[in-house]
Amino acid sequence: MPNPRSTTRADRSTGAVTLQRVAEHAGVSIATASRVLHGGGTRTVGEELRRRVESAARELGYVSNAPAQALARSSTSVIGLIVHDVADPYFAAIAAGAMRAARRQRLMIMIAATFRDPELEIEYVRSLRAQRARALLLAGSGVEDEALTGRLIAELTGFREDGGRVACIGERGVGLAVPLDHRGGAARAATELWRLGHRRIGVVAGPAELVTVRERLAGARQALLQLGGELPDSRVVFADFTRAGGRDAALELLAREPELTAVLALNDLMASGVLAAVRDDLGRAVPGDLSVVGFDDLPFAADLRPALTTVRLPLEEAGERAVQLIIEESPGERPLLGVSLVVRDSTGPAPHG
Amino acid sequence: MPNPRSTTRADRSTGAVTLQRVAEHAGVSIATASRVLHGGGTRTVGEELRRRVESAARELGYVSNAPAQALARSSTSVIGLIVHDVADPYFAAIAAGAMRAARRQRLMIMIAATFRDPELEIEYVRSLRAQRARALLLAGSGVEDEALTGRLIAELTGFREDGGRVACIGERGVGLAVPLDHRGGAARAATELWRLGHRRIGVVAGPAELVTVRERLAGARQALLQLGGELPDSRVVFADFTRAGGRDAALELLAREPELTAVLALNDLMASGVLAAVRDDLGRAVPGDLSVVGFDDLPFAADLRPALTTVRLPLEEAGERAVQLIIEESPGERPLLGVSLVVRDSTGPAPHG
DNA sequence: CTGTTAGCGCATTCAA
DNA sequence: TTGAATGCGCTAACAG
Repeated sequence: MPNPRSTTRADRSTGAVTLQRVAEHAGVSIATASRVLHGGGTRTVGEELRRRVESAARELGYVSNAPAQALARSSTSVIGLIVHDVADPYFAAIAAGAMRAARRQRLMIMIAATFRDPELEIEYVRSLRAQRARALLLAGSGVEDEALTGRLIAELTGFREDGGRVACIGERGVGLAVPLDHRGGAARAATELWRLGHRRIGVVAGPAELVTVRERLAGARQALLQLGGELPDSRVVFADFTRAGGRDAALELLAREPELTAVLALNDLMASGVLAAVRDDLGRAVPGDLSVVGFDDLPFAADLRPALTTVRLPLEEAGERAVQLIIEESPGERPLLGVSLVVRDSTGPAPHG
Repeated sequence: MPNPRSTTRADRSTGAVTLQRVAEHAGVSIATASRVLHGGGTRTVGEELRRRVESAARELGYVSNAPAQALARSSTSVIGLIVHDVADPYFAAIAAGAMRAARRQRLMIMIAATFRDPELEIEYVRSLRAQRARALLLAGSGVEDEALTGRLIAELTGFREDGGRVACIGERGVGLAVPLDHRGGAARAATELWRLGHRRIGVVAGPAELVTVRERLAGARQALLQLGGELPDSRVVFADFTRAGGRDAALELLAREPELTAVLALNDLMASGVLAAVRDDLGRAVPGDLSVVGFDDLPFAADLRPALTTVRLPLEEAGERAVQLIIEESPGERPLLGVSLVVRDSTGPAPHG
């Protein structure tokens, strides 16, 4: 016997509750049972039989078998979501938006966390392909590495050729994109600082290989250049996209360029580290001595002291938008999600001198 | 023809790449192909054939079909994780721990967010049963509602009878439990306040129906009683487990009992709201006029001003522990995960008066 | 409106 | 070691 479950007919009474058993119990064919239990809206089954099937299912405690359905229909109702780290509020926000939208479509979300390892990302795309996910959502930024990116794209392309859909938060050169205006946001931040009189501005940046970091940096630099200022490499320090990274980077930056009057941190996590470094390690006042701007507008930004001025990114919306894109027949128009600058208390006029 | 994919034999060259096709390409039987591609460690296939199958798979770009495997083996490699809200750092931490552990076992995690709706929670347990998840992890607190809890337990029991495993963060009366010492933590917090001289202590609590809230409240009350103090109902205000909830509750509590010298918030989110209310709305100093203690020790707690004194809960560890429990053959010993009080700047001696 | 039936892709038993 | 054959639970023609 291939399967211990199906030894004799008598044995079946103990086995799992299948559609087959429900059908028998209701005295109908398995096709009819399938139609009432799984058939989409089109109710093509008589009232009487429908009732019988439904109560049989209830009595037996029938639970449908998604893998079997997937095999038969060759399509599932799961969406794969790949993030760097669920504990990072940035990704948590995207995930929350995605799950909200998924629920409306009765889709389930399978999350994979790469912990920032591009190899793992590729591996997960493969797993999700194996799961026959209906679509894949890449939430994180890509890296600037041809080989890695190439392998990822190949995997993604294979997935699409098999009928899967792909959406990315930010541009990744494959699938539908939910663009986030990193450049514009950084430009806004830099411009605001300039407007406040700051002329010597530094940047605390995340990992240099992340496309997101490059974009934000480019946006800030370009804005400053246009305004007649500058952003030399000496005023940029790269570190981890974390609180500790921000703290270390701020210390290094300010040691190297003590005359800076403002610092733009490329995400809020780093900004909180910058604030801590300036206040606790350097004993300088924000925004009195130094203005600080963050990026993302994560929930805790308003609770920092001073409350953080930061670039707001519509992360939840992006997550929702991504799954909408994925399930839509025709993607249609998809306006750029707007970024905005949220001015709070960590920025002020440049000190004269 | 039942399926458009399998019209003629010639047509198959266009169809999906299946094990069958890999086998043909390699000139072996499908059984052999299965053994080399999916067979666990036990390599019972000759070197030559193994090599042929592997290269055939690579050339054809074979990706295994998890639903088909699931059907054939009647077992999957997915774990369902049910949380209230992924964007809540409390759950994000648990999820991160769970994903870390899952990765070690090459298991995938399917996350469902209930948005605090018990009905939805039941619905998701059912979906995850349908997915034939190998195990279920309930991360959130249960509610004190017999009917709802009964239905949930019934669903969970059915799952277990079908061979699924269940683990809960906190006690929920079913499956393996990863106990979190809410009572002990609250007692620690209350005791510390008492030690600092506080005698009139209030509590800003989350939703009264949550078991977690009841436990924490009970722990605080019991500790105070033992110390010779008290915690009358008039000094407890219930609200949402959010920043806004904390703010509103603090305002109400302090209006009602103006002579309080300390407030225990039952989670950090609420504590941040309390801090904001006391500082911005009431213009009182923390900890000068009023001490504030939080609960959970979420990442942002140290960045609040004043830095929040709070009860640390090992959330990531709990998430890891839960999936370990689930995959282990024999659960073995599982020591209570320790809670501790992290004393920072939001607590100080009670003002005399 | 209902039943019959042929697969979906794979694991596994049994024989060879 | 290897292959042939069977069934996992369900869907979707197709026939009636």
